[in-house]
Amino acid sequence: MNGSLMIYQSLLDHIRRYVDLEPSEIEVLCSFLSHRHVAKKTFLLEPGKVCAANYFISSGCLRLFFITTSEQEQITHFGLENWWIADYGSLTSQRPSQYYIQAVEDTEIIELKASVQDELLAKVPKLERYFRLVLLRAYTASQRRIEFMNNLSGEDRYNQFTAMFPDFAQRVPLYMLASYLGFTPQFLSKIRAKRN
Amino acid sequence: MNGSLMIYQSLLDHIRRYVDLEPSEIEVLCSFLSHRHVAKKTFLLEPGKVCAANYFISSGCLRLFFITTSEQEQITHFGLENWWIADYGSLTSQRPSQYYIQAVEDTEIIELKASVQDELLAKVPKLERYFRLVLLRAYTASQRRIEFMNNLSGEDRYNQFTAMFPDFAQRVPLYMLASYLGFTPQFLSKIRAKRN
DNA sequence: TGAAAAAATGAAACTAGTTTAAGAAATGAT
DNA sequence: ATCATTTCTTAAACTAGTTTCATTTTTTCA
Repeated sequence: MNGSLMIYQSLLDHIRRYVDLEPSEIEVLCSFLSHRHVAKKTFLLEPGKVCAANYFISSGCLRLFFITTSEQEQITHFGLENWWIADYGSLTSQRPSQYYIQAVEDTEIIELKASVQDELLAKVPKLERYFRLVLLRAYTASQRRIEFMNNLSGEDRYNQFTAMFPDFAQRVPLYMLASYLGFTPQFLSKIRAKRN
Repeated sequence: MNGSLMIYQSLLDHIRRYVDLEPSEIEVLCSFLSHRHVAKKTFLLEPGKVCAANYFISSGCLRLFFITTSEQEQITHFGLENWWIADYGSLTSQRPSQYYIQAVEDTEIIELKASVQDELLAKVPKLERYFRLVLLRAYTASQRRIEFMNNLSGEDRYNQFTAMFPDFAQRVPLYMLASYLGFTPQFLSKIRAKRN
């Protein structure tokens, strides 16, 4: 709105795909947001803490993971450009999370703090629709993930995933991909050795 | 609204937990709904067909499942009282589904057809909020399910599930529980034999 | 630039869960 | 009541993926 380089542009563009906001509504919205650079390996959330905000990723990559009973990192979610990421269980209940959210690379985020989200939605009700549609998309993706995990063997998941997202598969360390795909790094090495 | 036994009461009660509707809004809403009795084993959706509606379950139980590459039924979701169920991927895109939705028992549903959902939301914008909150709950549950599946062994999943939902575990055939929990009925029998 | 840390590979022993196949028990329709 | 279908169990052989541990390669950063 003012000349400050529009640090929220990526989010405003994303919202415009779903709802049309008046300039005045955009102004209100921006007054509720804040922008943050998150250096690689920084944690936005750790177990025992309450998830403080819903994070919109302008650029970079975050991961959501927890430690399993067998003490392994289990990645449940990667957050990329134009996705919101949070532990919605903790965010909604304001109870302590079991999860980590960590930057995989240097990442730019726009945050909407839990404490003000309801106030924002009361002031700009059109955003109810926007967030409904965002959640619809997220829920659908989550269902697809459950299907993916149950439908294919580890080897097939790896092959299909790298075929579908070749650039992303390069972007994260292999052990993170293995975790996300639901097997060990050793098994991934085995698969790759077999392919050559 | 009129004296017709309030077939939509369960849904109206559910909505009232999240938003307050005026009598006039309730009237509009009800004009968009329809009620249906679904006999056990009836399919509401089959592969190749487009998911026609979002279904609210007043009573009974539905299951959402697909056939895996190894030709097994894989249940991804059970729908119980006061949950909405649909293949949101197909519902949103109006493209053919890969899924079945089938009644596990005689079930009463209230349906909101895909073709009129947008019109309803335009006329009763408060429902944007209601459906946002419903999706938030569904998405959170879906994330918990992914965590559950990745965190525990098959045996632990069975033990924890039956401890948490003893009545539900009785309500569905064991082979459905096995599928939902991500293993074979034979393995489930093995677990039970071990417990005795 | 070089030392330390992080990430990836390899191989052998192992195990959680599958597969196949057959029979037993329960449920449902007539 | 009875036959047919659906659901559940048992057992043995098998396999996809894990575990453990050692080695190599790559990245980080002072």
